[in-house]
Amino acid sequence: MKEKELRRSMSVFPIGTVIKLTDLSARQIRYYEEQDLIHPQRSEGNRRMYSLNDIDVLLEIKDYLAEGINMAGIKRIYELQEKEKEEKSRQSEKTLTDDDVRKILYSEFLSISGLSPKDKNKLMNNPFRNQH
DNA sequence: ATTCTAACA
DNA sequence: TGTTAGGA
Repeated sequence: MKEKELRRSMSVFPIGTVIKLTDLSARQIRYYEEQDLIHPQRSEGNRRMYSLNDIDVLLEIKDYLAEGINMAGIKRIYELQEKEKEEKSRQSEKTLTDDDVRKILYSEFLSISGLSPKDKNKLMNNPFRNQH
């Protein structure tokens, strides 16, 4: 399910297409970029190229606007989301760290027991059985 | 034909 | 936010 995110983040739409898809004006779309709500890439000719993710955000902004939320409020919403992502990123790192610790303990266990990885199934009480 | 930046009768 | 000028 990683391929999907990659496609959604590919910048392939010129602003004209985004205008038709979102019904927002070019002025508005560029302004929201200025507010760091979207980050379209630039083509060779300095033209903005938008991704599906950018379009999703623009549509969300359009909804917030319809609900009477101003730019300051919308910016806060996305600032909070970024802070939440940062925390999840840290948790992800800690999970990977725990996994690394397990691998280290495993290799140390093999080293101390004097066995090669191929001999692991010969052990009756190997705490690392079925984990690799 | 489209999009870009900058500026404002 | 709209609109327009002048360039790419």
